[in-house]
Amino acid sequence: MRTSQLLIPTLKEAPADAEVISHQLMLRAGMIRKLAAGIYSWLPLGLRVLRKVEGIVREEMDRVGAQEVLMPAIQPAELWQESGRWGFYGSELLRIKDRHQRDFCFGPTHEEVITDLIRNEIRSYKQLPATFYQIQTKFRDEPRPRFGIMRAREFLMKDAYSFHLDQTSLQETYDLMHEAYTRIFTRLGLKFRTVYADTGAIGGSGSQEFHVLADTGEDAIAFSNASDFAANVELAEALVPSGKRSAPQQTLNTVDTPGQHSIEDVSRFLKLPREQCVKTLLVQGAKDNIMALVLRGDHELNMVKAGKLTGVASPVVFATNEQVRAAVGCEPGSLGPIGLKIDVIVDRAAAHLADFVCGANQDGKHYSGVNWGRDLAEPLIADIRNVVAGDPSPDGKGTLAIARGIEVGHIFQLGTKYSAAMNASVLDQAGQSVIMTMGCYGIGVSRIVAAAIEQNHDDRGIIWSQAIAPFQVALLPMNMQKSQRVREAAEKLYRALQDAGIAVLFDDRPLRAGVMFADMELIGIPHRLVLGERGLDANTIEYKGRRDAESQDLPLSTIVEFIQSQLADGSAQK
RNA sequence: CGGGGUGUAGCUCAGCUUGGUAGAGCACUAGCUUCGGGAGCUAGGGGCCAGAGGUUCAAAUCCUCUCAUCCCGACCA
Repeated sequence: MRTSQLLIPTLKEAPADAEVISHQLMLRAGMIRKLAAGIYSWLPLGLRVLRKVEGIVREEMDRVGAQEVLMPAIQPAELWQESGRWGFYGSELLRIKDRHQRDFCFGPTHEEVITDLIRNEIRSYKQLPATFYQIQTKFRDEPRPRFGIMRAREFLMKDAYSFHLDQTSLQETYDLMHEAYTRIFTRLGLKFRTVYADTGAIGGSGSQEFHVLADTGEDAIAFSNASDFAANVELAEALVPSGKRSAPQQTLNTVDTPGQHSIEDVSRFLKLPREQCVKTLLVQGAKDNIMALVLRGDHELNMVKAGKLTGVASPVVFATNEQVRAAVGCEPGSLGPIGLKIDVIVDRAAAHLADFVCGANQDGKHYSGVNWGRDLAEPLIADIRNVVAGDPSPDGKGTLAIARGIEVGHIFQLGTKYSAAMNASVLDQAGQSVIMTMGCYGIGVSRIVAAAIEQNHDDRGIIWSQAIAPFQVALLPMNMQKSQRVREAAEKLYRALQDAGIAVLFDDRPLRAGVMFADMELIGIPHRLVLGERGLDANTIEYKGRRDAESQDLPLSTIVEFIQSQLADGSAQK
């Protein structure tokens, strides 16, 4: 491809509303343009990358025997009412009406459609297991689209659905998909981790997420330094502290803490470490009541864990200041578990404390030297906090570290959630009707493009891995407009590279060298060839890999072979 | 949804406090010079100052409302 025939509207400066590096670089490299919040056009260069990602995903899906289909983006409300999600999914579901005022939605996911399709087409256990996938545009009316393509409302997703007679069969396909996903992200040249995850709105039982590791990731992942264990922080279990709780040493005291509200304030005021304080959070109970959750001062409430407790409203909703005053009689900054008339649930770590500090349920007062079982009853204990770095790994091996990740894939064992609601069944060997068991498997295809950039860039621009680069080689002729020799040599080399099947971008624009260099580095082409008078005199050409510090002069006669060997090298990051 | 910010040329931004002919750099067009790291000079083109009301002789500027958009929190590929 010639740059003169390709729209590459590069920018020197990033638009002010682009915050993260991948968003900035995709705009600057001329890959995408925004149409509305969370809705983007893909320009030629961006689309080439997107298609590369798609291609790898498609190959690996086909390889594990999944069959490609394409389902409608627009779906009738009836299916969603049947599954129960028309009401449940909320405003993230973009609802539309047709000319007859019938309700439709723009599909955010396709469990309903595929289940409807399969219940009509598959009748016998002999046709199972079967897996179907599509690569298709989804729309989720995100409460807060951000970071460009990373969290868009309209985005490209690969979604696959598998159907089984029983759980054993589902597990086999699930494992196969796990392997396929691992191959996909490996081939894409990404550093990633598989983590255990919450199932969220999709529902079902087991589920794992695939995260690309990047500091700008929106998710926190906990993983062991001594085993394969990795889990979303939402889900990672905080173990019961080892050893016995210390015996009380201090007596219960009331201390004046005027104006000290946060744990930060109180620990500084009393010159005590934060982990010697507890914080008490009031939340809505399951039935129109208020409950208290107690955590160690240095720990954070895990909303997912708390929401799963019986008695606590799900999702977790904090009590308002008015409700706190009504229930306890003081401001939220002075709450404590002693003497509360409401149900109290205490985190494992907080329950392990002795001689701790807590609010006295009076403004400006705290208790010190507090001990469970002496100053107040032994508590009801649960795991309700986020794990932190240094916690023991839940699998008993090593300690946890926390990293940030971008979720690019998610696999679920759905069980019969949709098939039962929509009565999708087959006849088994005995002629009995059996509800099919299902799995579903998603990959954020467009998000991968952004994630790859987050993980691979420098101050000059994007650094594509060979697997998804829009072009493998950039061919830059120096001063071609003036030099007949350079022009002829460049045209000849361009043809030779093309004949060798190499995706080459020939910069034939009448531009100064600096502009070409800057553009090609910005758009991240892995290999660069510079052809000039100087080199022609010596029969050499300059080569530089995108990550190389220095360029090298190579014999012109063998350059095609050299590039081929670089591409075959497999170290995709060259 | 709650909280905060921003809307002026394709992009980055000045101008607004103190109303009085709409600006700069980059990008774009033409010419000359330059030509291996985002060139220089000259001459151009391009704006309903987000929109709608108001105040005023006069509004980008002051007031009100609306819309868009971004950031921080509860959700997700």
